[in-house]
Amino acid sequence: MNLPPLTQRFVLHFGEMGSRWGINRTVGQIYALLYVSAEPLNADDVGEALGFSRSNVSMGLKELQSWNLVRLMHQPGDRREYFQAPEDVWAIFRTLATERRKREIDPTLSMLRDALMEQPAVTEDIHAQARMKQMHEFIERMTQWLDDVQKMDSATLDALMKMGAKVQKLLEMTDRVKKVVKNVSS
Amino acid sequence: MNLPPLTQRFVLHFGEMGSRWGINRTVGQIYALLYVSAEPLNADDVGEALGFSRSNVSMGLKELQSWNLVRLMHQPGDRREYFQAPEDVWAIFRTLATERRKREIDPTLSMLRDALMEQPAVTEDIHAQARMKQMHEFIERMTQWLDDVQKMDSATLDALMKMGAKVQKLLEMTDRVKKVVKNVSS
DNA sequence: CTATAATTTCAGAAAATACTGAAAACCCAG
DNA sequence: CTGGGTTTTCAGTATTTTCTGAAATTATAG
Repeated sequence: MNLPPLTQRFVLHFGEMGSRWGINRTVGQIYALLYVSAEPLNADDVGEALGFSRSNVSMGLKELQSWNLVRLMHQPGDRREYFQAPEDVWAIFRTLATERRKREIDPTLSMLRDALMEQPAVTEDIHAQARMKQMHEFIERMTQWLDDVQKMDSATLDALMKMGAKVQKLLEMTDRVKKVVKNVSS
Repeated sequence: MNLPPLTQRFVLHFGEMGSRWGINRTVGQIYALLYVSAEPLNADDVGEALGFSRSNVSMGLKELQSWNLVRLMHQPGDRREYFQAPEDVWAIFRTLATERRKREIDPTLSMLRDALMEQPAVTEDIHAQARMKQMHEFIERMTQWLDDVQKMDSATLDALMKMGAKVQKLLEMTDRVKKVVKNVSS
């Protein structure tokens, strides 16, 4: 690996963190490299920059594509495939949220739904099912909210973020507002 | 493993999902079992119920404790340690958010902070640093927001969730509200 | 169609992770 | 203290995951 110092630190860090994020070192490093690169890179570029075998790079890129985290493109007059990571961090976040949900939440939701349809036969299962119901309701609410949020545009989300805790006060205000709004024909 | 049917399904599912969630099968199953159990369980109960060696259970429980996902307690007149999973799903979510952030986000934040203090030496690193800045700002904003949200109580959070997309309309209203509120000495 | 460039697949090697049993350490009642 | 019940540690083994090189497949320029 022969990268400029800042890039190298970033790439190595993503490699290390990969395991905690549920991806492997290779995939983490490849993504990091694409993220900081000014230009799209082809598989050979990546392999050479990171010291991975060509086949390993191929698999890593395939996984990143399955996560929708990289875009595939072509340079005129060059048969090789070039990859780049989208720039907009909000968009990246949305993608991650969508994909992680698909892989880490939805299967559980569906298992819970099934389990809640059953008639528990023994005492332990009655309690277990009640617990599953609590979990199911929580996840449903959470994902429904995420759906709503995903539909907002980046500007609105930015505004929401910036408000942070103030939203609470806004909420407390809501009741008053409703009454008030009536009185001022807007 | 000899568990009632619903419990078993839940436990096996959490075992399978474990790998996607960054924990191993054992830990996933142990947590699932504790989550659905009406009574606290000791390590032998767990090992017998799931068919794991005593030492494996010990390690799994230790990991769950390090995640703050289980509570340790004692039964009067019994020297063994009993474990249970907290019931409140919101509390569980908060714990998960806190711990995952500590492990998956904070190290990255600190690496980015360091990298942003450096003076890039080559062209590639200038661009790389700019990209890191974008990522850093995004994560900072995100975590700051999470901090704010974590401070709210469950009721407020519930309200926020239920509102979902309507928050956007509320935001659009805000400007008008500010003017209005002045006019009605509340 | 052919030749060659580019990518993917896949079997097996290498590395990392999970799991076990045995031994050590810990803890508390007597 | 001491002894037995309980938990933890750890070295070795089993399992899973990652990674590679070679071969197969795919794509395209000529």
